[in-house]
Parts: sequence; C-alpha cells; structure tokens
Amino acid sequence: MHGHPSPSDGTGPADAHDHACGGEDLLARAERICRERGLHYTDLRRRTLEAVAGEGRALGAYDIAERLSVPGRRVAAVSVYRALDFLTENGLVHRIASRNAFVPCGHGHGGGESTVFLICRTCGTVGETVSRDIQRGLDSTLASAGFKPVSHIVEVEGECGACQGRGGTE
Amino acid sequence: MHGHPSPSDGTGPADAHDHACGGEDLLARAERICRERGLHYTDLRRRTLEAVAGEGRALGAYDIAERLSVPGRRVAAVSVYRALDFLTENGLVHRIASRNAFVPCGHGHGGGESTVFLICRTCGTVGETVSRDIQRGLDSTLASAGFKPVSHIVEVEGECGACQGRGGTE
DNA sequence: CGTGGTCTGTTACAGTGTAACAGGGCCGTC
DNA sequence: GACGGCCCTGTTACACTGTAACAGACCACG
Repeated sequence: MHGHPSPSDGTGPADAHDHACGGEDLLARAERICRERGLHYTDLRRRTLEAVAGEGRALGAYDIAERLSVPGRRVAAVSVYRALDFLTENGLVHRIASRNAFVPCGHGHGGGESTVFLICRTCGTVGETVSRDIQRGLDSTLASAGFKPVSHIVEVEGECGACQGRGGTE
Repeated sequence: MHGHPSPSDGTGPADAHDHACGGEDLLARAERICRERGLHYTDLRRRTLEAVAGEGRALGAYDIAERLSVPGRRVAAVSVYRALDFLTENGLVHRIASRNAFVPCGHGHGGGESTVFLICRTCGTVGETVSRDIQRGLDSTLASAGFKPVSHIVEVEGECGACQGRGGTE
C-alpha cells in the first residue's frame, strides 16, 4: 500500500505494546487495543479506520463519510467525526492540522521521539516519521522559554522521494 | 502558502533583512516592507494588521472582521482573508494551523532557525520563538527520509510561564 | 480622458466542526 | 422478563472556515 519512510534516526521503537511491529497491521492493532482497554470496536469505527487506512493521502471527514455511505444508507459527517475522535484518542489515526484531514497512524510514538508528518505537494501522500533529534531540540527550546508542553505537532510540506525521482524539472 | 522562493535550506519564509531589529514595531515594519517592495499598504491591510497585533491571542478571520466593522460599515470576512493572505506572504502575520487563527509575526525568521509557536491552553496567548536546534534536527530527519521540504510548521500546546506561576496547583 | 491593474464589496457556495436531542442496543440488576 | 443506565449512532441545526466569481472603485500611467 503506502510505504512509510522508515524511521530514519535508526533509533529503535520505545514502547513495547503500541507500535506496528513487523507484521501487525493497523486493523489488527485497533482490535487488540480496544480489547485490551475495554473499548467498543464498533462497526462504524472499524469502517472509518479502514477508509483512512485504505488511502495513502489524508482524507477529510466528509470524504470519509462519502466513502462509507452506500445508496440508501448514508453516514453523516458528524458520526465520522465522533469515530475519528475515538480513533485519534487511541492513537490509531492522526489529524493533519494544516490540511484538516486524517491519516492512519503508522508508528508507536513512544517517549523521546517527535512525530513528523511529511506532506507531499505533488502526489498528496502523507508520510510519517519520528525523530529523537527534533524532540531534543524541542525540549531544550521549551525549557528555555519556560513553556510546559502538553502536545505538539510538526508538519512539513514539500516533495517526497518518489516524486523527486519522477517529475522534478530541476 | 508562501510565494517566496526560499534560499537553499528551503524552509525559511523570508529573507534575512526584515526582522524586528530592536525597537521597530510591527506596524512600522509593515510600512517599511511595503515601501521597499513597492506594495500597497492599504487601509484594510493596515487595520487588519492592527487588529491582529492588538491581541495577545490568535484571532480568527471572522473575529477580525467583526473588530473592523462599525455600525453602517461592515467588513466581510472574505476581505479579511485577502488582507491576511497579503500579510502572511510578506511575513507580517502567521497562521496557526491547529487553531485556524492568526497572530502577528514577532521575529525575523532568518535562515537556519525554525519558528515555534507556543499556544497556552490556559490564557490563550500565542508566543513565538525560534530554534536552531529544531531546524538542525529537522534537516537531518528530512534528509534521511529523502524528503525535500518547502515549508513547515511547529506548534506546541501547553502552559505558558505566566500561567504556571499563577495557576499551577492553586 | 481613457485604459489597465490592483484592491475591495458582494454574493454564493463548499468544507469544517460542534451542540443538542432522540432512538437503539447492550448489559447489569432487580 | 422488565427496568434502567450507559454508550453509540442518527438526525437536525447551526456556527465557523475558506474560496470562487463577478462587479465596482480607485489609482497610476500614457
């Protein structure tokens, strides 16, 4: 499907239970997490996750609603938002703030590493990688500023490797 | 987003000469930049900038429109959006993607430094700082991923120094 | 004076997101 | 089984965000 750029830092994943290790795909992980946490892995939530996972690029909530709708059975965007809230809270999808759109979560996000989203202007795919260096820079910067972080986002727009190879008139 | 061809590092929005050096305030800088670049510093653009600058927190486009409107003379949001586009392109305001709102630009954003926005959950103020460390971490991470950046955003949500002092545990 | 370009006003509309309430399914208790 | 509580979903309504398209105003320039 969509190949994530590998975690380039080469630093191993931190957290033992949450990340997509080798063979476990996102849907299996969702099922396991919900079971472990006693949450309801409902039909709507599963189908919402499938819709997001089945797309390399970021999907808007209304796009997802459209994909989930069939003639005679329409899924309202508000239901999709609630499913996305659930999936986001449980680390199964991410929201791309600069696009108002959602992507499947491909990493485990243990401590000590910042997640970075790589948004390709050409093909629209959204890659995800993690970086210990950025997290360290962030930590020191915030400490100097006296700011206590709760969450943060790092989003980069540009051209992915595949598109550089294919199209670049440079 | 930015129409500026950026120098080699690729992620800096503007060139090195328009930063707030010492005492120059934002409005004076705006006037100077427009004069230097032969751009129209119109009434709407000036008042939009004043509205954004006169607020510590991020303002939405409709908030700005409301502030600029007086009985009998209403400013439409679409006009504000155009003014904001202009101001953003010229490095006078920033867009906070996670809030869909705008803040005045307080730094010069020379090359080699990432701009970081510090959004306080308690008081709503948005601080701005720059970090060479984060930029370096970003550069190495993107290089490893084979991703060519054009622009990027770093936004942190948390608690600012003032609110930690005031509200901590109470 | 005309002309062309930019800026603004206006309307219309698409997309994003939340609040509030109603109904339905599930599960534990009585 | 009936009841009641809780969560999830459907539905409606609405507010906010953002863009497209066209018309008029305004200004510099020949």
